[in-house]
Amino acid sequence: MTAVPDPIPRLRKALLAWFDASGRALPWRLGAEGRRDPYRVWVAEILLQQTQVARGLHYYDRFLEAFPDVGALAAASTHAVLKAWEGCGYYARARNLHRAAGIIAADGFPSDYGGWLALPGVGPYTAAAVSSLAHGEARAVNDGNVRRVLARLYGEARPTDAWIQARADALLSPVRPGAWNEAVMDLGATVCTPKAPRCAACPLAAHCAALATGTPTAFPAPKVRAAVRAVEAVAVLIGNGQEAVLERRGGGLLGGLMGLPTRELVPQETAATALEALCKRLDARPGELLGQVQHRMTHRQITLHVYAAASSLPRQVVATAALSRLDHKALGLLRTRQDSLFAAPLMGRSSI
DNA sequence: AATACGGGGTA
DNA sequence: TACCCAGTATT
Repeated sequence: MTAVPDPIPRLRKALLAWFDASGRALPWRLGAEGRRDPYRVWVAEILLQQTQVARGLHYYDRFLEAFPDVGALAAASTHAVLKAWEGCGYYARARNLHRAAGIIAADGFPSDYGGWLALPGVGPYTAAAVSSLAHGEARAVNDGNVRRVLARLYGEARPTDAWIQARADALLSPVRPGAWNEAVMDLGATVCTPKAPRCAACPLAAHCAALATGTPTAFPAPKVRAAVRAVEAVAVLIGNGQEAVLERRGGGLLGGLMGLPTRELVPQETAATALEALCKRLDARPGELLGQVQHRMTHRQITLHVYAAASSLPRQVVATAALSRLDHKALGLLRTRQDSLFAAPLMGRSSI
């Protein structure tokens, strides 16, 4: 009886060789393999949740400059952390990061998977990533890249989370767990991409069941997503583009950020009625309609009617507030109007 | 097991 | 437009 050779060691060797030659140089990959700086890795992993690396890079350096170590992060205000996170989305990440920094500043960094998992904002993926990259622990990550790479490798169109985790655990290099995790994610991000995979350049092509079917992009099947909900709201701009009345948003949506006082229209309600109710709450006097802004989020399409208003409420400096893209658009509405007022004489002068 | 939670990139 | 991104917390 000749045993069929176990393909896993060959597969590991092929991907790790590819990673050593073609892996990405990223700023959170400083230091020895398996002994990365836990602070740098942790911040990066939170920042990269549901965020593409190219985008995360834009925030990472600025964030580490503002908060060079966990002590600096713990000592900062939540609003300062949100300001550094401004525009990046999923702001609960920033709030949880700041909360966890307080815990770490008091208790020290966790030293293993379970310790990381106990921190706010750290789930199975992040705990596996940090414990493998910073502590050399043998924990297999399961993210969007891993899901796609393994679904294709094994030709599984509808992998469950448990199915992915089981395969990831079995494949994980016990010798270089951190490098293995980085390697699978790099492969998924640069070669085994969702729409146009570069199978000719893939070190796992010879092992890939999805490639053998001829339609690798059919794996995994698209996830069903919640429908986009249309939402209508009114906001008031009391002040100008530089200083305005701002409120801290509570609740889940954009929670913790500042923004123009806003009120969502209840069903059947008109913008005028909502404006009246909003101004009554603020003890403000409603003014003219400045315009509407459309803002698309993953799960909703917001139409915001922006009105001028007057009140004696204290104004805040817009530039130092942490604002969502939606509020920047609303403030931009006023800027555009001012620009057009200035633009007329300018156009008369410049006769190119 | 579903849903909420941002904003932007890619084909 | 459709689908996705180094997911987590809550319900």
